[in-house]
Amino acid sequence: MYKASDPRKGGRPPFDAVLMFKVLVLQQFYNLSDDQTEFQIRDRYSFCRFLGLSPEGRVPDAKTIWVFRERLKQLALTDQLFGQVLSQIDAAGFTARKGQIVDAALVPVPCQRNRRDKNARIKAGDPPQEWSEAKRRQKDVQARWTQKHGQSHYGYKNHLSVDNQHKVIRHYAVTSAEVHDSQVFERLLDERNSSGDVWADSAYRDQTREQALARAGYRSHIHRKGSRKRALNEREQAANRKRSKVRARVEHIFAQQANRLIRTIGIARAEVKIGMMNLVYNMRRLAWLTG
DNA sequence: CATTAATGCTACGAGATGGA
DNA sequence: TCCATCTCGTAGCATTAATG
Repeated sequence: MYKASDPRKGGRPPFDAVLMFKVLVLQQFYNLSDDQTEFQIRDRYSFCRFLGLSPEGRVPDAKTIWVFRERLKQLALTDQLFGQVLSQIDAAGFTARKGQIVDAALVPVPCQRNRRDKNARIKAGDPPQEWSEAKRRQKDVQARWTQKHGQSHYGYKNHLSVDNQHKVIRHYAVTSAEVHDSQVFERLLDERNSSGDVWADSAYRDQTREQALARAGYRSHIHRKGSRKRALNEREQAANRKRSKVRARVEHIFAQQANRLIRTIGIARAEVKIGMMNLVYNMRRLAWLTG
């Protein structure tokens, strides 16, 4: 799937694609910048051994890593890589079971320091033309602010579904942070789960969705929300507490990897980074499951 | 020599730091 | 508190290296 050129024509041979993929895995695992990754590969024996390189030999340059990630973006290969890991997890016997949990994690990026008028124009989809080309490519015009629990967050959102048995990420979707969780719910549903149970917090609650889920054979455990007109009664509250118990067991797993700042600029690159984040999470999960 | 990818160079943004 | 300056990081073009 990753083959750019015709080897008969000659040209400088690239680093092995599998090697480069492993570099990205290391980078994500230890949360390193491109330059740090290059440095640490040279510096750490364990990295070299994992990659099958010798520290005296040639090691991919920071830019080579960047260019490789850029290639993944252009060819839209992140999803395929994620899928490959997923099918290996399935093959190891950890197929999706006992229902699924849908949730979203915020992925912060460095806050923009724009003036108010510029921000208004960016939000309207009209980024300032007076910025020089060099400046424009350093400005993220796709990240957005959002509120959660009374706090402001800036960046993107990693929407995902996890199976309840193994806590493996089965589907994910990346949007800017302002997109409401509820808007991508259907894309995340995993129809291959052996159980039709679905848990989610009250942000996803919606009358037509409940009906659609039931028609499709799912059993919804989405939290009920109270309204100003009518608070939840005793029985509904008890049901919500029961649902929370299932969701609480994934929250702390996300906590360890969520809220990790990424520094890429634009949503396309954020997608690659977040895809790798989810992929590496699944790899760790598989390692934990196999002991 | 043509071709391809690795790497060098440079511009730039954001956050940290430290002095006035 | 303000702001100059330093550090770290990304982006993209220019240049160089390695192949048939």
